[in-house]
Amino acid sequence: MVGRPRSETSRRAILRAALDLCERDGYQNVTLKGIAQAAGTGRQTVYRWWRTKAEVMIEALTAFVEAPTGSEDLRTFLLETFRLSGGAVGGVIVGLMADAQSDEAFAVRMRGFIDSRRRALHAVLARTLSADVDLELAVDMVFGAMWYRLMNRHAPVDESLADDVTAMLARLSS
Amino acid sequence: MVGRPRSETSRRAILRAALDLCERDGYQNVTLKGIAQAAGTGRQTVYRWWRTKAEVMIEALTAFVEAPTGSEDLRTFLLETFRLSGGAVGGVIVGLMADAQSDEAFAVRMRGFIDSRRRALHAVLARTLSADVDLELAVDMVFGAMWYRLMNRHAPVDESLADDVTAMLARLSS
Amino acid sequence: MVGRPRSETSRRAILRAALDLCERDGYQNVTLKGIAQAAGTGRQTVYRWWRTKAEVMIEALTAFVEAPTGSEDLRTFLLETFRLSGGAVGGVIVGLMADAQSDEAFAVRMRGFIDSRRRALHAVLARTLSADVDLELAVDMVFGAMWYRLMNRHAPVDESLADDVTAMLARLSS
Amino acid sequence: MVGRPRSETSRRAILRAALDLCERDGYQNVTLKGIAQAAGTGRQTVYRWWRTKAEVMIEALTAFVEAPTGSEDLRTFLLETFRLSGGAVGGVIVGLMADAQSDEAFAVRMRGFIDSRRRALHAVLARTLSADVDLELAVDMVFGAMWYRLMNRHAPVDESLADDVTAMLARLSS
DNA sequence: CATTAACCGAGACGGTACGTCCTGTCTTAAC
DNA sequence: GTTAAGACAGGACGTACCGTCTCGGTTAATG
Repeated sequence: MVGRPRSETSRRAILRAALDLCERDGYQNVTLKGIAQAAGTGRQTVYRWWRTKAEVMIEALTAFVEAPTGSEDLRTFLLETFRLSGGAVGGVIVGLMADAQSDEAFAVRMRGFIDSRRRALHAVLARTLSADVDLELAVDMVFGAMWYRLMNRHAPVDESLADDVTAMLARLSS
Repeated sequence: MVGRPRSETSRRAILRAALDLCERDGYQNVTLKGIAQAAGTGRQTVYRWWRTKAEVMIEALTAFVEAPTGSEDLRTFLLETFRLSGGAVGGVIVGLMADAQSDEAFAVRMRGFIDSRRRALHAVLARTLSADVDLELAVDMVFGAMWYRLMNRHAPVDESLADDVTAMLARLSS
Repeated sequence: MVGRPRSETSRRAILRAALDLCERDGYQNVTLKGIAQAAGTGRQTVYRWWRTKAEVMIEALTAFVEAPTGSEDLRTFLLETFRLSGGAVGGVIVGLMADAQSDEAFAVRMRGFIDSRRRALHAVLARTLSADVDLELAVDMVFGAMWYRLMNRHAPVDESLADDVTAMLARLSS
Repeated sequence: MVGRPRSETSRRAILRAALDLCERDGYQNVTLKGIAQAAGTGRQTVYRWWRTKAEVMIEALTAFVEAPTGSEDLRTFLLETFRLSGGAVGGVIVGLMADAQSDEAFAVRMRGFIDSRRRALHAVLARTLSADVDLELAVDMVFGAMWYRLMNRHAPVDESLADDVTAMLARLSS
């Protein structure tokens, strides 16, 4: 038999509440209880479909945030990427990373999320850099710089970073 | 009057227990209660000297981990740095970063910790790269790559990363 | 149109499961969810026909347990009654009584159940005791002794109780 | 070492709240959560000292309700006993009995509580009835009648019951 | 060398989130 | 229109940790 179908309304309310609370209180201070409450849903409804706060958040990110595809030129790609990672998203993904440290099952899931972004940047760099550059490392350094600034906040992740990184990479192919 | 002096034994037992538990259970799963218990100390003794788990951890890191000074050549510096950040320390600093996201007071403290490492790398790169390279961005990209791998673990932070980064930077000055 | 008729199979399965679970886990630990599951029936099917666990139980009792009629002599009546009230039934009716304490609607229903037994004993005692004995009180004391032992279990509800009560009542008419 | 001593204030507030809520909502509808809340105490403080709602209630009864001693004459003893068992106490002890059905450990504890009352009545009856009456059974029938009425509420537990029981017992010794 | 004040361990305090279970209702497709 | 299935909002369960507090007991510099 079939049973009552899953409520799409509740699902979206939960994902939306997750991001909203994250923006308001910071990832660490968001609780599943709080998400359920804010979404006007029962706590069990959250637990039925997600195991942890991190699972909710990662689905919320994929649901509400569309990533660059890798078909743009380098500077455009970086601009788009950096714009997205500012705001709430940056805080969320840093928190997710922290949770992934102590939950290997989730770390794998997280890696999948990250890899799709890596592949996109990889595609862009493959078209941009000369053939003898270590593309994997280049990806690590570009995204690394972004993450590093997102976390430590010693400098902004903005247009000028996109320019500077583009310029730096240009030197590699000269 | 002066009263009983602080017990150095307890202090060291707490810092030691903090790192040990972190290695065993992961930063997220360590509790102040657990640290006090493992250190054979009262809970209040921890709270008397530190405000949060993060404060304990960051002091534990500075107490037990001596960092490269920046007087070495680039490859040696990176080797030493990457060796340190592997093992337990990597997990700890990622956890600390996560906590810093939602505690600005602690974020400032954390930034101080990070900046000392940045200055050291900056000094090394200043001696290594040609004068027209954006050193700050270079620091971001090198440490960024390290952090990015520490968090996402799609690739190790090891000797070969040190080699590859050294080679990549060499291209910038050619 | 009339639609699908009520499933007698489900009804009996539910009542049977109710008593079985009661015997296995004790009245307090039985849940409507558990009953439905054990009966292989949907949960709504239970709620459609009964309001509460107590309603199910009381119907299960009346469906599967046939009581003495009051046409026997005193000792036989007591023997039969006490035999019935041992086993699972005792536990069930004590649980029902407890539920009745906080649900007056159900308490009324329960009283009807109890009263039928009271009338039967009353009939027997009317034939047995001399005319000037307070029969209502006598019923209270006889059934009371039984209930008291069922609940507190300081002594069994068995043949020797039937004998002793019979003897005690005999003294009242001497 | 010693640690902070138990708070007598909290203990009394919890026991008091337990009885009050019982009187207001009925034993079945009282929750440990509700007791803690009403007592202005943390939930863990209840769990620290009692395993279940039943344990709290039975201690509340012994703390706030002083029982007849058995030194009175029969009618006085019964009056006192029945007066006590009216009101909230009756509902409480019926609920306790129900819980005891599915928790043997607690049933033992409950039996101890009941036995002290039985011994008192036994002492009274020993002075009142002629020597050849089965005292244990007499206790069962007297307390049984009381319990039976408390639970089923087909008749009150009051002064007239005390009179009637006294009269009934008098016939046994004639 | 006694006083004394800050330290220490232990552990209870009021709170809050956890993850689980059950309640009573609702919504499907199947019969 | 009843059925089995199962999701829904809600709320209590018992546990764990938080950060605070209150104990008795322990140091060492001060007076």
